[in-house]
Amino acid sequence: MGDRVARDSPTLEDVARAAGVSRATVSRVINGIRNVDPAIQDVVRRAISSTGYVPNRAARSLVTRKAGSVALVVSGAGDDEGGEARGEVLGDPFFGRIASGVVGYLSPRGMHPLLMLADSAEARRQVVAYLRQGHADGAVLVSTHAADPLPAQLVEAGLPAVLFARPPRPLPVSYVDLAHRDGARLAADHLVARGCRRVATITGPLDVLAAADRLAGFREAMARHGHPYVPDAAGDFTQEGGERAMAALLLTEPDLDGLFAANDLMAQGALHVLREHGRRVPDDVAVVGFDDSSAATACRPALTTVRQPIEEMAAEMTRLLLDRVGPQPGRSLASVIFEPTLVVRGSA
Amino acid sequence: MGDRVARDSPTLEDVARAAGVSRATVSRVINGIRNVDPAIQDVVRRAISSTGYVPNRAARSLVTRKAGSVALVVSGAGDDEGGEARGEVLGDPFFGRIASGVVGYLSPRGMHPLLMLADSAEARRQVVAYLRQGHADGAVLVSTHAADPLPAQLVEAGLPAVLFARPPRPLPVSYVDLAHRDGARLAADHLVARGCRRVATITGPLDVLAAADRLAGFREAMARHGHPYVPDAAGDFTQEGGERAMAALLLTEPDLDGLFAANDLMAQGALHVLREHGRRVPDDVAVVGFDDSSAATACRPALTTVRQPIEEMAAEMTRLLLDRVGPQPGRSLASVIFEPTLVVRGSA
DNA sequence: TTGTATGCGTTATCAT
DNA sequence: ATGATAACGCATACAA
Repeated sequence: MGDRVARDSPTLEDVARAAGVSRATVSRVINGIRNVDPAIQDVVRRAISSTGYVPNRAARSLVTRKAGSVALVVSGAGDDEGGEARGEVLGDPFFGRIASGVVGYLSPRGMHPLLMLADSAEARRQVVAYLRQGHADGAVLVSTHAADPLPAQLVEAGLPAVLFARPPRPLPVSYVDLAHRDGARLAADHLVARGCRRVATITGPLDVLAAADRLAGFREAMARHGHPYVPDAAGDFTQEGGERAMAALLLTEPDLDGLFAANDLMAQGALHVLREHGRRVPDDVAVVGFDDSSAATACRPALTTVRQPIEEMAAEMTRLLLDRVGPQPGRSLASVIFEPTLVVRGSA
Repeated sequence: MGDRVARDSPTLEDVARAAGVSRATVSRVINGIRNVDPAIQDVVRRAISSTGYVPNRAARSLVTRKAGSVALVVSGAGDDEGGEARGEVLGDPFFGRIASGVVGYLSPRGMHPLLMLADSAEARRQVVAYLRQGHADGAVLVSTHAADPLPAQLVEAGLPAVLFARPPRPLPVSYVDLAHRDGARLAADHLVARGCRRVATITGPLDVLAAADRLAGFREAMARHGHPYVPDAAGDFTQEGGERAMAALLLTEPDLDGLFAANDLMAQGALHVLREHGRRVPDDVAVVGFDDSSAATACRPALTTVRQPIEEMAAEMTRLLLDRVGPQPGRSLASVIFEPTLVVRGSA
């Protein structure tokens, strides 16, 4: 036993021996438990750095029954497609901002998210199984489509989860969301204040709550401004969808002078079509988008848009999740609604 | 002992009892070890599903000494900045494609990457420590800036890693890369074949190998076509950088009729400036980008560009990594170079 | 082919 | 305040 060969990685035992104390004491120092003699703490700390010790995650979480990490789950489209669609889901500028917010909150706390994509029934099964194996203590979930069964599946499996956006059907989970109606009102107010008289809107897929709320909020605000009728065309939150919708709108409302697109991607598409049709933006038609995504600044003119503070929302999601799975697991649910702001650029 | 209270999660022992066999046998069935009676396999499998058993990751990796997961590390800018810069790193369309490729390879194998951002000296320390704790068996690393110390740090720590792009200084690691010079040649050939006579280029930051190679390759090919002189302006791979470079080029080469931008973002910026200056694309000036990123299709006209198969490259990185850390860990290093292709759209 | 027994590195419960 | 010691759930060497 004495001639122990050099192991790849030092263990608690090694540190204890080097410090001349017991494993238990070293463990206490590492976990910041008080009731430990300051002098001994020092000796232990020195031994730790001299041995180059790092705790073994597996051993630790075997006994604590906690993984000490969380998952970032992106729940994509239906359950039929393959790689192409995946590229689109993660390629969405929206995803980068979510990831950024989550990482931004976790990183200073020495944690890192597990990235999972649930874009098919099979993938969803896998995600649930993976989490149940204890790879992560909970999940931050962002669904890109309505009627995603995953939130309910996670809840049913007893896995702590926090959603981005209120679930279509009530569910005992925490979530963060945006005051979409207020955001749409901001857009309406701005267009009206600018002097627009014939305003139309391009909507998102109306089965998505956010899209429906943005439309409702826009309608409400326009009505208050004395514009009870607001022509609309349905888009699908993509640039191509925005182009199609804009083309349709130009046919039925050739003299429109203001447009509210339910997201920036569609606004960008609309910009292209307007230009092709010889309409100047913002002089002939003022355009307001939604999200303040990277597309907003990539456009010419840059988009005036309703800013959704995605990074902060994602950080808050993470905070809520850690509240549920942390040292003192709270069982409370919470929903936090963020207020949008208007970012004025060149398009309106 | 008989009155064991119902635990939250069934263990191997529970399954063994239900199946009337020993833990070892159940373990064998789960891990697909042969030498197990088919009839018994069946009984065990039934017991597994009836108990709802899922293996405990911590216990398993404690004994196997493998995490069974890998990290996707994005190594961002210097070591000074905070959240803003992080948003930019992960918000880059490039990142989404990398993530997509990694997830695409891992997901069918029941694995999911740990997402880590190393954008400061402190963050890099953390990343290394985290990996050393055994949270992941290795890392797929994409550095966005030259002279990133992380690759060397990982190697030194004995952590298996695969890089995106050849490291500036030789390092015993595997990597995937693109034949940048060939890509630039594709662009040159296309512009010349199109009839361009006065061609300029916007380069990336030349301390980045890829940027230098693209410039060198472009110069070489143009020289072969009888154009020994190619004016250039330095960009920084951002849209704004592209705008500045284009403006500068327009000053010194007002009659240029062809442009090669070292990436799509800069090409997009160039497009805007060209339009502002009344130049029509592609009629007056033909523009070729590089990457085939989402920006390429968002532009009007859409960009003709050199496609970099990022998703496949990322998948290959992951494959190489799994080769090193899998069941039979190979110790071999490898580098795989991908060939770019030209995607012709409206801009040239 | 199957079962028994041991150890992986920690934390936590006891004594002391 | 510190030190023994018992789990935690699994894989595997060895015995049968």
